[in-house]
Amino acid sequence: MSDTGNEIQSKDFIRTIIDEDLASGRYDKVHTRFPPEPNGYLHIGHAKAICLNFGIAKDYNGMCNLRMDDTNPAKESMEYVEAIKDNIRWLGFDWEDRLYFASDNYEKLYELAVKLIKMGKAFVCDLTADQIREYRGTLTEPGKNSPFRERTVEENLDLFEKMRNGEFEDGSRVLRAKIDMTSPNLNMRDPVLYRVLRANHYRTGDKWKIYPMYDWTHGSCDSFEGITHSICTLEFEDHRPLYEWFLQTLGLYMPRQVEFARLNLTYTVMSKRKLLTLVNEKAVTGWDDPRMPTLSGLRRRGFTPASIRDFCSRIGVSKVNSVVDYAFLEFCLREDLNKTANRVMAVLDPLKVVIENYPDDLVEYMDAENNPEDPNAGTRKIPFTKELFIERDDFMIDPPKKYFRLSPGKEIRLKNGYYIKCVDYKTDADGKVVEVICSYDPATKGGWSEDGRMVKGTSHWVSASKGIKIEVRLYDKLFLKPDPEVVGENERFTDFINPDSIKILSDCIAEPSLAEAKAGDNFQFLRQGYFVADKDGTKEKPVFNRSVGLKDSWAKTQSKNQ
RNA sequence: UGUCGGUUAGUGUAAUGGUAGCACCUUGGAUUCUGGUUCCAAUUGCGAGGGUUCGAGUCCUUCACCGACAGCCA
Repeated sequence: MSDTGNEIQSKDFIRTIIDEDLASGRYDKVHTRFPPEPNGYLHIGHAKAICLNFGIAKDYNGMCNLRMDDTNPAKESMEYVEAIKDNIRWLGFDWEDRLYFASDNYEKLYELAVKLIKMGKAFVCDLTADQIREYRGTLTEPGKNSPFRERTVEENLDLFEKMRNGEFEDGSRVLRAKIDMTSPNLNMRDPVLYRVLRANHYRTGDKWKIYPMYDWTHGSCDSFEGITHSICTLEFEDHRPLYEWFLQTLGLYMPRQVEFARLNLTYTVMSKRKLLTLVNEKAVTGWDDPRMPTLSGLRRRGFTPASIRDFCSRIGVSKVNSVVDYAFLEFCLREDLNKTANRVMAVLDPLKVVIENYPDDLVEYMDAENNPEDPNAGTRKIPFTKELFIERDDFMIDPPKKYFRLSPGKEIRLKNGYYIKCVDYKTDADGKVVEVICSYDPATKGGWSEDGRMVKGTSHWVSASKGIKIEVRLYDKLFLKPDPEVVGENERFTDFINPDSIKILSDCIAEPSLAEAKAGDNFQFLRQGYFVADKDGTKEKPVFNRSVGLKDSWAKTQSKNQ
């Protein structure tokens, strides 16, 4: 997408291929498709594929279909179909009326298989799964022909029909293409087209007793839909000869398959199987847990569609296996939210401040800019009172050098409020500071002094009497290890889950305007980070998730000095 | 002892055979009513050898290393 208008992207290798295909006349249009299997939720890796397929269609004035690659009844469901559609729409893409299901083509696929049998190019095989594996040979040794390979066309036709009719046990027979058991490419060693599986399919119910395999189905569907460029991930590179064999043998229209490297991110896992494990083992609260790399999770974490699209465009496309820094994803979010998120003030770890020379019952409504990066964002009023809360981190009795915040005798600015100077403080029996007593300078209203007096520090604050209570959920990386997928002997990726990936702060105070926040609203909590209103919140107790912290150079210098 | 694909700063990604760039990260500095933003600057790179060429990241060649593939999953 070029909705930020400033992407200067050199052409990736896929677009270069498309240019060539268009120039040579191999194709006269561009038609892509995004073909998920509805057996899990979409993740950021799928977003890369979605942006690629829909993005290419848009760039070339073509179309992109959405197709459910549903050929395995055991794992698929309507819940996933709906979630997938919802996620893609949210990301900002539109398949218009072109939502297809591989399962809608089962009959057509069956007829094509019959045709293959009649051509003598497919046969019913009675070998068990184990035997098929044995006959297949190994990576370095050729396989050998199935004893059932030379059945007559008539017998194959009869057997295949009986498979369809449910006359055989699950797994007892398969239909196989007759290609070459000595091929160095294992995919060409008489691959299975159909297996007997008398399972209930989420769309076709119990109509089918046999189900087609991926290779057989995928290319055919691409062909039916008139796809020009079938873009898929690297692991299908070895399948391309088979993809082409099917279409060529049947004399069907042939799209061009192009493979690219899937996305990997540091500190996260990116396979549906592993994500399912996290959900099933309750390591997270669900597919939309804000720590999940799923689109639903990222959405709830506060990621915007624009930030994810931007990320996908910036990481580029290539055939090199690579791992992108999680920090890069965070950068893209900050980049977007800095321009779009309204600033508000919330105190996560409240410390009471009493301004001794401020009138007891006075409430002043101070003007505050909603977003300094966006002149159109407007302003709002924030109540200022004698008793306030500031961040506990913003006060120190005995501060180190270069500490610009509040400490005894020091003056700071309260953002959009007044300059205040610390005159005293109170501690409890343990020596913990419980209250800071300050004086304010009435001439600095709005946070500005006419006399040119400079203050080095500026703090955010919330009125003690007018502020509202909120719950804040601080999220961190789900895994401690940059590469949790790399495990040793006797290790599981779940061994590396970060026990502190969520910290719940239930006594935070925020300015009153936050009571109006709706789930999904993004904010910048001044000086702290970007937060998003969560669906768990109520009017009485809004809940906010931290999407990503602000860059914190002070924290950095501090940790360096330790 | 197989087939296919790959190798450019820490990370990701560019470069009709013609000065190896960009972004993130990191580090300095300037600006700032957010220790944010913005701006400036710096460090760090063509897997190795040989060849062709006036000139090679790019072409040829040898080698090394990495990844995928032996589901009736996709």
